[in-house]
Amino acid sequence: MSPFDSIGCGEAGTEPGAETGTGTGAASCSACAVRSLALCAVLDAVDIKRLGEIAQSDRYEAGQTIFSEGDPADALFNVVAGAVKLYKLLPDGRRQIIGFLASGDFLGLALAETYAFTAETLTGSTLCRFPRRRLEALLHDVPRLQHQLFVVTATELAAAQDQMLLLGRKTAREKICSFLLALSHRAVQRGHKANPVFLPMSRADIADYLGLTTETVSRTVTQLKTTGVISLQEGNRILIADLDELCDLAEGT
Amino acid sequence: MSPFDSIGCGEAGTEPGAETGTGTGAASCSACAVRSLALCAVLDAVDIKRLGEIAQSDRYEAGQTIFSEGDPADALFNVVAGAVKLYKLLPDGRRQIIGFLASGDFLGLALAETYAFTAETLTGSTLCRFPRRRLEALLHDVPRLQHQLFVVTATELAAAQDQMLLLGRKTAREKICSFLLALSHRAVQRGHKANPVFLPMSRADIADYLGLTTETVSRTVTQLKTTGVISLQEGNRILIADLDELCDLAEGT
DNA sequence: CGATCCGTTGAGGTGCGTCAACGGGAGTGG
DNA sequence: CCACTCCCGTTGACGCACCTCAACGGATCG
Repeated sequence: MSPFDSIGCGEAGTEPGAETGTGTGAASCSACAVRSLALCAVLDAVDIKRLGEIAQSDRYEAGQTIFSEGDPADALFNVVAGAVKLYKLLPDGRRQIIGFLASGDFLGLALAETYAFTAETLTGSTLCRFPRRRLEALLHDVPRLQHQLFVVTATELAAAQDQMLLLGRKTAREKICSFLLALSHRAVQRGHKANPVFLPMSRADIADYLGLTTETVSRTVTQLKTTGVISLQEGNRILIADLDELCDLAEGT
Repeated sequence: MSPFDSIGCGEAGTEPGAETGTGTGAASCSACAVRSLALCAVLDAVDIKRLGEIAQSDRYEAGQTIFSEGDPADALFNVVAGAVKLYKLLPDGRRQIIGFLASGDFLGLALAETYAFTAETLTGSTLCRFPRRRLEALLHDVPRLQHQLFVVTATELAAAQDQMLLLGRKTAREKICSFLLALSHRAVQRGHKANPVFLPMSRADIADYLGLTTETVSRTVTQLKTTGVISLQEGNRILIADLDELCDLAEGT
């Protein structure tokens, strides 16, 4: 079995030359702002150079589709700057957001020949694009990279399992509280402050992530604000006023 | 970074000698019944032998706990025979089943030092047990095994994302129909017949897997039976009478 | 300054949960 | 062999958490 089977791509067609992004340019991975966060953190100078040769940096506007569910999975991406949402749709338009991504996050992993979800920017974003075939070749040569990809995937799997518990068994209030805590936790992981949590996504996006409606999200947030657990700030920020209480509310204690 | 970091295990204590299973014995992987299904399918004769040296086959009764959420993640397992459920609990006892496993399935993957969920047998089962440290050493030596583990993990991630869509956005009827279709699909993958689908789990387990209650599961199944889409058979089997209709109902068409 | 989008709030409806009862099968013990 | 218990699945009655539908205000934009 070749490493090509690892992230899909049964057939190897020509590389698409045209880009979907509004801006395009060769990437200099060595100087990358998110190098320490991303998959590439495990690479040494030589391999970083090889990565730079296959990577391409693209600029996307807010609300732009990076790829759609069912598209041929030709490339993988790293978020350099901005924010991205991933979602799946039902035939009648119901939507489930399966993840929000920020700087350093990886996306586009597909074992099949097509993407299993749609990726769309929340804000203006810069993404690093790796043609799949070339990245797979690099993976084959660099075990550490292969291993890091495994770690990232396993981490996402664990997060997905937490989200299953949330979606299947938590109440609206518990969902909102868990969501805020998770956002705060991720902010810390990225080296930001834990407390005023920034929400780059709309109420509709939050609703589709938590299996609720926008109205329920709005009402629940209002209720948390009224009871003094949180308070709303300028620029889509939420201040966690009572962390202990928020933690309790997140698990129904 | 050592491969030891890959599937967790910061500290390497002594191997626990005692087994939790009711029966115990050295494994002969070469003659393993599920070898073609399992992770081990990619190994050659030499590596299979090495695997056999670290593997141990254990017998479990129905309803026995293999490991619990929070336990030190000392080992990984392969289901040789039987069926297993994986679940997470909230403090007040609400439960979310995150997966059902059958012969050939792999379990126990943990990036942290402890398991993130509980594993419990549904029926009497035989499991192959791999001490984590030893398996990690083998992974380090055998890239194909490492790669196969990645493939398995990525496949599970995709399934988890499908389940998020189900839990967050589907109605009770859609959930039940999707569940039956998924069971049928998996049966085919394992070389069994697609149609009379065998359900080794209780209504309560199905409910906790789909984010419903036992009553709703029961009512919905009754309704599908009444409308002639399915029919119940001996021994926890369900016959899919109208596959097209079931597919339509699974996505709300 | 109209149009559009987003967030909020209210009023009312409903899908599913809760509570309760019942029947059948399996295990147990006399 | 029968009684007894326990567990599981089913069904009914009812309630509620959340959805649906609707209206409104503020922000952004052409």
